[in-house]
Amino acid sequence: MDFNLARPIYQQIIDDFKKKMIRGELCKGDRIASQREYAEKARINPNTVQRAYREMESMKMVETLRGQGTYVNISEVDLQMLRTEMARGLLEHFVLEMRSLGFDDSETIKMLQEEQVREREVEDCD
Amino acid sequence: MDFNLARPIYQQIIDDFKKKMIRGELCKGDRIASQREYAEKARINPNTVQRAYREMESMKMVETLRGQGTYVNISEVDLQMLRTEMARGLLEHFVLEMRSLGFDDSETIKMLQEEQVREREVEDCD
Amino acid sequence: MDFNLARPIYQQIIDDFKKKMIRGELCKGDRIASQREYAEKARINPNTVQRAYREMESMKMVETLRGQGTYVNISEVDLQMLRTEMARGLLEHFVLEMRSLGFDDSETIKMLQEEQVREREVEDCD
Amino acid sequence: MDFNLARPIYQQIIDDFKKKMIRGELCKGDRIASQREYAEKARINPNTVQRAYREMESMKMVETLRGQGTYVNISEVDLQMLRTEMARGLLEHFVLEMRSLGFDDSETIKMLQEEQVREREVEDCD
DNA sequence: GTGGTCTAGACCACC
DNA sequence: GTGGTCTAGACCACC
Repeated sequence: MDFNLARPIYQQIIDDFKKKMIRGELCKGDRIASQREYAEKARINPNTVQRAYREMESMKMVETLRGQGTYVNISEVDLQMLRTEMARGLLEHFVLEMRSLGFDDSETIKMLQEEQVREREVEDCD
Repeated sequence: MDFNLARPIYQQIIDDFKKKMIRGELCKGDRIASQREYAEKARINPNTVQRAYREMESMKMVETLRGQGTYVNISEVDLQMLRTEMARGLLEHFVLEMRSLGFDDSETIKMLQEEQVREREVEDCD
Repeated sequence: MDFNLARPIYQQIIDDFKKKMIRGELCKGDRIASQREYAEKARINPNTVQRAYREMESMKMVETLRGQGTYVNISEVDLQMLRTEMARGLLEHFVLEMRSLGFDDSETIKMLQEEQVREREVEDCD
Repeated sequence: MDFNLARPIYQQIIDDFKKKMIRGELCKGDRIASQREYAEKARINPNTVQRAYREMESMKMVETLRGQGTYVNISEVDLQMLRTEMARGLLEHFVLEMRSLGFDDSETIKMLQEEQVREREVEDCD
């Protein structure tokens, strides 16, 4: 993983886990890396990882069992909320960026439809 | 400016100028910051800035006059190409991310339309 | 190789490769020296070699495969353009130098013909 | 002046004076820079300049008057010989380079004639 | 002041 | 091993 300097690293760690949960790469009950493992792999300070894990715990995304490890523990409802929240972020960013390039909203819609077709064709080739 | 660790800094500098040119914040003939000025402001090494400026020169985005400075020098045609190219990047990223969150293409279109309305209301408030 | 102080070293490196390609000493697909090898042999800084290689990449003279090396990758058309461009440089330099020595153009032609004969005889001796 | 690393600097100094004499930029009786002046301007070791001047003296290109300076002192005959010698160098280099680019001698002649015409047109524009 | 070249050396990613 | 990025700093040429 690479970290963006613009946002606190612990938040980026949380985002990373959110994405993995939403995509189904991490499911309820899965054990995630220990704080020490994560810190070593990502070459960041263990304290930073600890803060991320603690916040995820308080957000009910994970559950930490003393001496055993940290496990995904998110409810189906919260997962759906996460998904919606991340989509909103994407949508907002996309709308504002396209406008700042000078495309009006209906143009953007049309271009999006074309892109979706294009990406489907790319997939079909694989 | 903050720089993302995931992409080379010199490319992020170039992207920054591309955006400013597309948005009309920088026009043909405008003088941009000297390499040293930019480097000091952004707290990066002058060599990194120079690499960005040099690549922009070879892309015909700017013209560099030794001992004088660096000036925006992009043709209207190239500006349009830049705009299209940046839009394609945004579109592709957006389509793939929404799919990875599990939204199908028609859902995405609908959500986009709703977001555009929402963003318009935000604007109206300002 | 020895480098001339009058021209940047990285340009002289590029010129050297241009000549080798035109003369057929380097063909499409050939691997050229790694940046470190070249730098050690020529006793120059690897960064200087890299700049030359990078520019050759952007001129489509070579293709660079990260972790593998750099390979000649020039089209037949571009090779012909290179050849013409280098010939023009030689011709221009030669014409201007002869004039600055006070030879008029027809004298120069006559002397050239004589020189060609002389060089042919030298060759025949070898 | 810039010096080429491939040849001894003192020889390059001599070549420089030869050219200036042939072109008439330096005439019999003209005073040339003192050794110290030359060394400072060119940022080279005074000993190197001294060697060049000594050799020019022995070639009868200049005359040194103790306590007064060094003066051009070349005979008309020697000037002509110099001129011929430099032309031969140019011719040889040109013939060999064009051949190494794969042009045969008659092609070279034709291209030279075209270049002479082109350079005349450039001159006329000025 | 401006940009241009080069070195030395660190650290990274890919193979 | 390969190439890629970045810093620090020297020195140059042009204005």
